[in-house]
Amino acid sequence: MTMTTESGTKPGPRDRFRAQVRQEVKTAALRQLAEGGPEALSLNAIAKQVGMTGPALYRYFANRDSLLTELVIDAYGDLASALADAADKNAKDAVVRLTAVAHAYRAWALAEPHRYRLLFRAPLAGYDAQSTSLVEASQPLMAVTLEVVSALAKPDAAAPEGSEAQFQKWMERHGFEDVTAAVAARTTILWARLHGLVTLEIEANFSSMGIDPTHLYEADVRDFVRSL
Amino acid sequence: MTMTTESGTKPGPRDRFRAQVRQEVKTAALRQLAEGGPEALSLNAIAKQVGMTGPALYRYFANRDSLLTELVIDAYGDLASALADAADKNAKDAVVRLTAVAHAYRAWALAEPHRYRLLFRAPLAGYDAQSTSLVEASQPLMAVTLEVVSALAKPDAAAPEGSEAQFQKWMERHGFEDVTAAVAARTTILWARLHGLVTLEIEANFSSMGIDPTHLYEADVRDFVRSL
DNA sequence: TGTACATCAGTGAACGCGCGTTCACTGATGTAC
DNA sequence: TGTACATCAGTGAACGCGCGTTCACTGATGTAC
Repeated sequence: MTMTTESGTKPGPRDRFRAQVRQEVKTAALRQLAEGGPEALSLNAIAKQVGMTGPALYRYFANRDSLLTELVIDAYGDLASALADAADKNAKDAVVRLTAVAHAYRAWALAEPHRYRLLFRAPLAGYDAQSTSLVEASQPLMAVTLEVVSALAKPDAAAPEGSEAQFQKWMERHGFEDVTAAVAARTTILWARLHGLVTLEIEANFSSMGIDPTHLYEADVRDFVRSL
Repeated sequence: MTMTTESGTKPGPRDRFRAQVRQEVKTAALRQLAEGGPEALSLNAIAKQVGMTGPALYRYFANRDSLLTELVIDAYGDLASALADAADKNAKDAVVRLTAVAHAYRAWALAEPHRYRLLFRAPLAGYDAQSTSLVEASQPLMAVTLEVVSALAKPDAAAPEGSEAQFQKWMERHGFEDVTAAVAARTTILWARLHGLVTLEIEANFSSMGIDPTHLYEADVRDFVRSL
């Protein structure tokens, strides 16, 4: 069974075909995640949607978990570039930039709640926690958010007492040696705040209250900027 | 099939037995939720744990969803009283009170992450969204948090522009006519912030970063109080 | 206090279903001579 | 340009499993006389 394209070989027509089918399978998987419940990701159902039988998928993915992992990696990439786009389009003012990124974060999550869940929910069932490939995949996302907060943080700011070393190490481990622990801590707080609002919104808590949380996001981001 | 105790009849020995077994079933269900994955709640497995066969459970619960709903209702109650306890033990200073409640919130979620998920995750699979019994069950939880924030809010504070009416209505619908829209909005923000940190912590995001979020909670709650 | 009867907890077999995954196989497709 | 062969996509049957739920039933338990 040939799982990956041999390195060094030029991609032939068969490789192009493989790549295309792989993409179709992923698309079908996402569609199913979107429609079906939380983890209604069934290989047989995906296969049917693509017009194949279940076992045929094993030509393209080693197993269910591999497929899932790829979806997670893709989602990390997409979210990161959505945020990067928002940052680029608002390059002048740092506050405007941060606000734009925060709103892009929410917008992405609302547009693709199932993918957002895929990213930040716990390892579903017997899923390997933090493989190296997943850590790598989260790098660009971290880069954008850290950068946006960096631009606004006061140079004399400090991380919460007792956690400086932890944040320092975290940054070093991911190759962000130039980011201070204070910035890392504030970025984490921003992330947590956005994540809180986003998950409540995604899980339909606000709609059941009859509340449009848009104003809450705005107020919370304003608070955050003020607290820097 | 007699599902509920007839109203008006005094509870006989059989009723007491029923109540006890129902409790054992719930306990087994929680244990399974805690150990097993997210939604590994299997009726057959629960029955086995209690020492019965699967179909016997139908003497005590109409079906899987009813059991789940009861677990949710219980969880609402437990969380609410954990917060109320924290508030009572710190009755003097309003800031101390709010801080204590916030930490109790985190503590409860960490102690019982599976029950926390049960409360705030989306309706799992084909679950009836917001039944009236669930809305009722969330009442005490709202009461505690609203009260704690009320004590600290400045009388001239306003809700974010454009959402006053929504918060007002929300409060009225739940019988909190004396709570202002501003307090409701601030309480929601507090909730969202705590929820963000808690879910990240529960889903193991902080541990994978090598960070103890305790200091983040403290800093965030301090920020919140300052912003009132 | 003793007996007769209704209630009801729990069983075991069966229902239909879907799951991920393996295996031996067929038939089309690209490649090398 | 034409033929022979190796590659590989996809099939269909099967594996063993677990799920929620129904049904007819047995046997113990509480209750009424």
